[in-house]
Amino acid sequence: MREETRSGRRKEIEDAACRLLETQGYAGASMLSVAKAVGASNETLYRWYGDKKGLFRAVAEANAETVGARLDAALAGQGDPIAALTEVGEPLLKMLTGPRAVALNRAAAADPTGELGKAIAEGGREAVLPRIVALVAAGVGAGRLDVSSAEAGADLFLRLLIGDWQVRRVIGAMEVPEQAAIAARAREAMVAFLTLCAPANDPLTI
Amino acid sequence: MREETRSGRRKEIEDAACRLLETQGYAGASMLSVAKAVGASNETLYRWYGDKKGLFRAVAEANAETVGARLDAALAGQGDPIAALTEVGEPLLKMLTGPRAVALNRAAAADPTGELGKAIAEGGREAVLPRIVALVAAGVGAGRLDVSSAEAGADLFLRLLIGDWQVRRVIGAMEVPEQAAIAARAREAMVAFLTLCAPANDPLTI
DNA sequence: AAAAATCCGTAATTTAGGTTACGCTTTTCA
DNA sequence: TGAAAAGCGTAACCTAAATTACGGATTTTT
Repeated sequence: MREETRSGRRKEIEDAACRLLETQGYAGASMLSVAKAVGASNETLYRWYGDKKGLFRAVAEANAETVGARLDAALAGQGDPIAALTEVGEPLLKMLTGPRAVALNRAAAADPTGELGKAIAEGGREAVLPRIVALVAAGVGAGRLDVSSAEAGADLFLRLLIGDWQVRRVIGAMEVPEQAAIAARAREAMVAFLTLCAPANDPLTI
Repeated sequence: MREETRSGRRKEIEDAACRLLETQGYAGASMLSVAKAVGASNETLYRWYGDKKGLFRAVAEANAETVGARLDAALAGQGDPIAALTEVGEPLLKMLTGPRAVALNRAAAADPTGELGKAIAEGGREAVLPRIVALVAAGVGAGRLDVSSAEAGADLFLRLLIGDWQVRRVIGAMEVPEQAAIAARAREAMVAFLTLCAPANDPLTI
């Protein structure tokens, strides 16, 4: 199989695996069900991915690239860091509480070895945080934000934005939030963030 | 078996189940391993709890009572709501990121029916939030806090305190935080909370 | 005290899925 | 073009655990 055919085939397989993960959970997404979903054989899946965990690690890694790309798209054309932060909250929150992210996090929670957790963390916090840190740093550089470090500022932004929505989604204690709720949360988080971090405030050690 | 003997026996079983949950995860905590751990038989466990999920639902419910009791103990003797809020952050964060809470949340994440999630939510947010809401309401009543609602204020407090620590613990992307880190986080969250919610500030719609 | 109910220890039943194997077909490579 | 490699469809192998069953022992009830 040529590399580009194989690459497309791999994407088909990984997409099917992800869909099954969302609908059946990790335990229910058997290798055989993935194989049948794309007209592949078990042997091919094992040859290409090694084992079940290998397949879902690949799914997580592909997702990490997608998250990064989507964030970059949301930030494209935003020269002003504060405007960019204001803009990015809603799509970010929507991604993190959406079915795919939740399914991946549930798989990580169900994996006692911790391997999936590491792969999934790359598509979660590790894909998100550096971009937010960069925006906060740019805001500091422009005199628009006053924080003890860009990292601490970014962390605060994410806490205000996400809170416990993600964990409640993962444990099944919360349904998919509506778009209006996501938008309201993003707005409110940004207001709180600026109240805490804009220079006009008392110097607050954040 | 008399009721008090049975009640004690049940506690033994549930404690053993919880320990196995912490060390082996939900999939690894088989009914047979629980039975062996307390010298009971499978038949007794099935008779008393119906099925595996029933056993772990009972574990979650027992834990819910424990969380509430521990919070009340941490709040005992605190007449001043702001002092109480200041005092409760650290023990709360320690509980929520500790091995038991994490193990229970992981079990919930692994359960596709959502039943464990519901039971566990009772010991999590649903045990915690009303107590924080009451404290915030008392702070408002004493003119010490200015928020749009006690619920919104309590929610903000928890976001600042917990952030994504819980979900990162659940997916295996974070180790148990050290006591010093927990204490620092609780302090910083309280400072941010008061900055946002103390009446001296601009009226902020939180 | 005797009967009934329950518990223990063990094994049997059932099911499911991870993984490997195999014959045939298709694709790739020399 | 022919040989080798890889992929498909299917089945076999293996393991583990959820659940039920059973005989004997213990506890509870009458």
